[in-house]
Amino acid sequence: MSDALNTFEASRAEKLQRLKELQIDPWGGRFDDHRPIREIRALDPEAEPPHQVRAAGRILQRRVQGKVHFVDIWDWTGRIQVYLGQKQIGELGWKITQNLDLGDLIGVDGILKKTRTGELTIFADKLTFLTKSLEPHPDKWGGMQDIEYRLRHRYLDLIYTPETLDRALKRVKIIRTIRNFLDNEGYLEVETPVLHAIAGGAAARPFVTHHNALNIQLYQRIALELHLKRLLVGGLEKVYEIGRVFRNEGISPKHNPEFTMLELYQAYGDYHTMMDLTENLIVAVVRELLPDANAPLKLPYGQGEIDFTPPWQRASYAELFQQHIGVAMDDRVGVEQAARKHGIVTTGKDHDVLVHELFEECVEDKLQGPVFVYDYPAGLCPLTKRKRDAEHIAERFELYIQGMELANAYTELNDPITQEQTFRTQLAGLPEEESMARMDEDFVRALRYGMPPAGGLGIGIDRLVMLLTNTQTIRDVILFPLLRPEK
RNA sequence: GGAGGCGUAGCUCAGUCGGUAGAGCAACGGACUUUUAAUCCGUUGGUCGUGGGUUCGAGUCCCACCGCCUUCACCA
Repeated sequence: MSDALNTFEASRAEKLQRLKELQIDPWGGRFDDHRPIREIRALDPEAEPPHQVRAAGRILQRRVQGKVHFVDIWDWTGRIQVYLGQKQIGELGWKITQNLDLGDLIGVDGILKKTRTGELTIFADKLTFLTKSLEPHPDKWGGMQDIEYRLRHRYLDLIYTPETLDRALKRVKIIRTIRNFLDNEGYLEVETPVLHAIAGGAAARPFVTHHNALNIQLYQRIALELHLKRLLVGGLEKVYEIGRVFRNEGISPKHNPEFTMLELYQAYGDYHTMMDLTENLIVAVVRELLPDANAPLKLPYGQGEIDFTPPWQRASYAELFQQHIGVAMDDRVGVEQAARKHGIVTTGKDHDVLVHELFEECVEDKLQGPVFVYDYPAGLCPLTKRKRDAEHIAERFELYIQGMELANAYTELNDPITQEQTFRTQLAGLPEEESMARMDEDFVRALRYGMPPAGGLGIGIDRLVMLLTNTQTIRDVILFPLLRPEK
């Protein structure tokens, strides 16, 4: 602790003590019937008699003018000026006023009028102290600039960086819209386990944990897929879950170790069903974020904007491959040559692995979208049904927007015999932890009882929120992203 | 993991060629009953990320480490 901090703390602690001496509880208590500041701001300041209002909020600014203090208080709906005059506020109120600091929480009762400079103001006749802030708050003008400081003090970031609160509120709105949409479509929201004995449904390294009483190793889920499909077997024809998944991998502007996935499954559908659904779902969400129903379906992103006007482009994996790489994806010799040209190590790698490495290298960034890329090399898709007339192609699509994979969908593989084989097939060129060749016998057994043919869809909610709120880093759409602990 | 950048007061930031550590806001004292980043007068506040090294002298140069950011790798 530096001396400076001690000075700040001492000053605030001293005021805390003075409040106690005034018989004021510096930690406040119940304060009923205060109105959101946004509502108060909507009232008519010219009304006769003036509106009597009660507000509660945090002091963000103060202008002291002798026997009058002007303080700006803030709540999560807005900010308003409060006039605290020595005569108007009463003897005790004036003593409290002497001991206010920036960052304290107060409640005020008073009338709503404009000052002579036209500022909407609560002229307080009663001041209720609600909570002391013992720490100094960020600069009232400079705000918070240091990224690490913002992340480690997200509670302050919500107060002092308006965009942070705005994104948090939009995220809630986006997820609520998704739920409303799916509920209206007849989907059932379910909850499946987070702790898995086998971390299946995706290719990712899991977090490992341990259950003491059973003395077994458990994994935190890396996907929702396999349990939701078990529910299809159980006759729940349309199910979804919005849940947290955990992947023990790198952190980047597009990756957080825990993130939120939407997965949904529809019996008797296929990947084309899912394409239509995805488009309708996201368009519904975009509409909720637009100012009015007639606004064009466009949202700003980075330097440009994203046009969500349907119908979205639909392009096959093979045609994009041909277009951007210049060879057919089933041309084994051509693919190998192209891979080497791009510096990709080819020895010992499966053809489908090479194809996809090339695709990621040369095509993904260019997919500004929204564009549905469909019909993937089957080797990469062990949970996907193969095309009836082309065994090497899987009925899968991914939705790309701004070069980001946003959604991933299949016609689900419901053939237990093929499923068992693909679980056992270790693709050459993929390290074990990246492989989906993890046998889940219980899941295969479920398929053996008969899973209806189905379409399934996964959407990365965090990335969707990024795209819809013009946010460049996943850490700003997650309130508390993972940080290295302070020592 | 590789490469590059950054780390100075509570917050936001300067700090030139290596020569006594700076500003605004905040805080403290004073004036002020309609201010708007209020103003005015005065004051306090520093392990310059940490540890070494070079030097008469290091915030500044060198090395190592820590943290953050960017980028690459990784993330089917």
